[in-house]
Amino acid sequence: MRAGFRREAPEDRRRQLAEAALRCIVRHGNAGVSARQIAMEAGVTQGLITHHFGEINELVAHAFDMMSDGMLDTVMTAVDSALPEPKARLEAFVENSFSPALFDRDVLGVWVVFWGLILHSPRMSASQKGEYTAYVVTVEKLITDYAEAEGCAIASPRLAAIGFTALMDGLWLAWCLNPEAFQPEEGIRIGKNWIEGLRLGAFA
Amino acid sequence: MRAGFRREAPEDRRRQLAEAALRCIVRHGNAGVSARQIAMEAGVTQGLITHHFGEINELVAHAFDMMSDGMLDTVMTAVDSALPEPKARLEAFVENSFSPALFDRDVLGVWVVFWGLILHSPRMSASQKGEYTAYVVTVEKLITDYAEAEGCAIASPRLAAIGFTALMDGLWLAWCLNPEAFQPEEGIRIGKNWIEGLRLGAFA
DNA sequence: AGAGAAATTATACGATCATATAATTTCTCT
DNA sequence: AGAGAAATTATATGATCGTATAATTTCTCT
Repeated sequence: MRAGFRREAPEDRRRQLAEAALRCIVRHGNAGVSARQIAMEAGVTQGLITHHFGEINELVAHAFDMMSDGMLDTVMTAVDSALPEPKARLEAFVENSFSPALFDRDVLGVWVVFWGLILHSPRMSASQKGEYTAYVVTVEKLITDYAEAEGCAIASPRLAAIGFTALMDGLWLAWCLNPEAFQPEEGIRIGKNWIEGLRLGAFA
Repeated sequence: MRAGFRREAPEDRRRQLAEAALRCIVRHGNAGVSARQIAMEAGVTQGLITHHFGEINELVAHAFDMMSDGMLDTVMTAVDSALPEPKARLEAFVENSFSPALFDRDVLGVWVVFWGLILHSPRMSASQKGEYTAYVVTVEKLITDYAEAEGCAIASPRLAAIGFTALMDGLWLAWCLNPEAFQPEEGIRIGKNWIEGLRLGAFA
């Protein structure tokens, strides 16, 4: 006897499959990017991936977009619930970037897989360009608001935002690869020191 | 008729295989980590990998150690051929980190594969800990020399070195993933702005 | 109720994977 | 020169890979 199955709306199924893919990637890294494994994790058969995504790379790209949007939302929701002063918002950004929800080896593990794909897949690269731009623009706004409130000059807010983003990503990477390297609180301290450099005019 | 083969010293063969592995990883990313592909690239048969390394992960770890040492050597050789003043040395470090030899998509592609393995393999993680520590210690020396020469206070040279390293790695990552994001010269500018923040007392 | 569309399963195919084992070749040493 | 050790090849095995195709089930709509 054949087992029955539930029929679901395409958007729901696509989300379920993407979430299953993320769990597989967390568990096995690059080796987790496998149509068979993902389908089993989602409790469906492999054919469903072909049906909804065509090729598996499209499924992974969808998971990337979902996760990318989710992470920026998470940190910005926290920023928006902080005090409205620009300094408080910028510091909330730092503190939340180092919160356990994001400063997490499993999360980085997923991103490392994405990075590898971005370098070799035009489809993934296209997604990344959009996500990165959105991220930097958001950071730039936080920085210019802060600079205006503190009355400090910034020659290129864009470069400051790129640098600050790079610092946060680099700390995330370094800590996840080797959590013994420094404490999360030390990461927050480094981020705030960077802000202090900005205030002192390092980017003027 | 069987093709003849040359017999080589184990160290030579191990190096050849590691170099072939790096070329395969550059070409195909994670998919390049394959005993068959690497053996073919090196012009030998797969059995040789088993013979010299046992399992393929050990070969990749060997390639990681080789490349890691080589990159630090490359940049420090350039630093040592700069003017002896601490400021010139630190700036030479920045400028050389953004030179085409290191600021390169192919190079990052190899590292992304390594990062993925570090997160899932104790063997690779052990190598990474050592390489990272060596890197940060080197950077810390450059920074403390600079701080002494400029007469600026640094509360924790270790944290400053971790932050500076993270900034450079983050810029490397961001640019390689999306070379349109900023120009290499802009990366140098960001690095030097960080140094200026240090001088102004952001880390005091 | 029942027909048609779409979601889902079932199955098959050829390629590639890592690794083990045994046969063979090369080189060194005496 | 020739024997032995080690490097290397040759070959086999079973697992997993992505994807295509056809059969089947579910659900909606009239």
